[in-house]
Amino acid sequence: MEHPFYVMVDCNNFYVSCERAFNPALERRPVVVLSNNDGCIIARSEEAKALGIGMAEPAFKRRAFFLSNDVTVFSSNYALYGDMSSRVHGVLSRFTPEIEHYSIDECFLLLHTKNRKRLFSLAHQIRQQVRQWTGIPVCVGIAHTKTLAKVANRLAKKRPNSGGVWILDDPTQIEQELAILEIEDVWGIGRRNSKKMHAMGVKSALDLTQRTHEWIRKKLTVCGLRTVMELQGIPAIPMEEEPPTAKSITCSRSFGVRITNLSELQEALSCYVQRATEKLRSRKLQAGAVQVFITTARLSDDPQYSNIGTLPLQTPSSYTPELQAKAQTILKDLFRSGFRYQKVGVLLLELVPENGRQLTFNDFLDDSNSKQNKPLMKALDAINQRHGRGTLHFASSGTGKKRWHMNQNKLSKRFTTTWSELPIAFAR
DNA sequence: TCTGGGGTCCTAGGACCC
DNA sequence: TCTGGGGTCCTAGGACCC
Repeated sequence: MEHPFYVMVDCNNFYVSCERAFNPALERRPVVVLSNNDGCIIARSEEAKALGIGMAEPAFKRRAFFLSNDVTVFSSNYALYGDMSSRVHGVLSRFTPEIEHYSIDECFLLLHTKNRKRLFSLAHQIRQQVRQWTGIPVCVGIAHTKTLAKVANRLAKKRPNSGGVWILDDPTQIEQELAILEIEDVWGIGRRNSKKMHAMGVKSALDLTQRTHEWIRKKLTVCGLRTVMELQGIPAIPMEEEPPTAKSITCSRSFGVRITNLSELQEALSCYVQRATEKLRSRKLQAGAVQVFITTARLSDDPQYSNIGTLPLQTPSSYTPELQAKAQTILKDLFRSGFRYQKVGVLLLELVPENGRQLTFNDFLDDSNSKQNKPLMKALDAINQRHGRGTLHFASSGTGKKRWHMNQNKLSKRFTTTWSELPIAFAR
């Protein structure tokens, strides 16, 4: 029986392409997008790459370079990128119902055609339609496993003669390509394991496939074994069409400046708990436990301290004040004076669906889940959704100037998610 | 001065029980 | 006082991804 084809569709320089879609003057010019807090470089146009700007470089080291080379710089605008991502997904869904929204800029599709010519033509249609309907350029890589499809996508991007599409299904060609693929460029083999492999003489993807499964299993665990099987053409990583329900929700930010006093940490944490609980409710979930962490700046010469604490809830809840109280209790316990803190964060754990959860005896003792909390949170979320995040917030997140607030000095407009700014061409 | 944020999964080791 | 092995559950830490 024929194996189906895994099709990896990857948006080119996605964040840069999103910015360009609404500002065509940026075409053919060096453009970069910075991480949250304007910390480091996380997306580069081809022109920026050609100037030698590296991935994940700290932005501050390049400030002068940006100016002298006329590089356009953006703070990351996730409201825009997230919305563009779902538009791309929408276009791709028209080609097959078997689609996995793998990451903000990548989708896997499963196609069952055996006709190679037809496959090629479909791949080109995909590119053309996504470009035309969203403004985003993509490359398409096709193979019999997800991991090989990622390799194929890489070739579609790198080989000048690819036309943005690469099918990697011929065993001889697969072997040739794996022989020149550095092990650190294999999907699933990260920095640490690459180093480990190099030390043991495994340098290329092909080297890896020539070790026994037992050896791989022992050195790289079952995850590494799945990767190796996939490189050998045996599907081991299935499609996930339904996004699995979240197991945790995090909100954390690095501060704009270092923070030393508890009260400002409390404000920041309060803000993050509000965001995290909003996310929780929007996904119709409740949390069974709250975790808080704080940390000083890892890369500075300051005295270092970081710590983490967890508190369970009596019964799962999505009621902000209740989770807030737990989080603040943990923070007070973790806080030590005399340190310059860089970051605080909250994790909501043990998530369960808000409906369909078995009621327990505790539910009848616990008034935080009582009927009047739900409408309150619902009203809060509705107002913030309609009038913008943070319109209504808790006093505990502070009313004065927020020194801890992250830097975002180069933010573009939220073109697609603020109705007044929605360009006609993209209205549906 | 300034180096992201949000996720998932696996494993080893300790606690505990029988 | 001496003495065993196996199972489960939990957690911290490490690895990966984009």
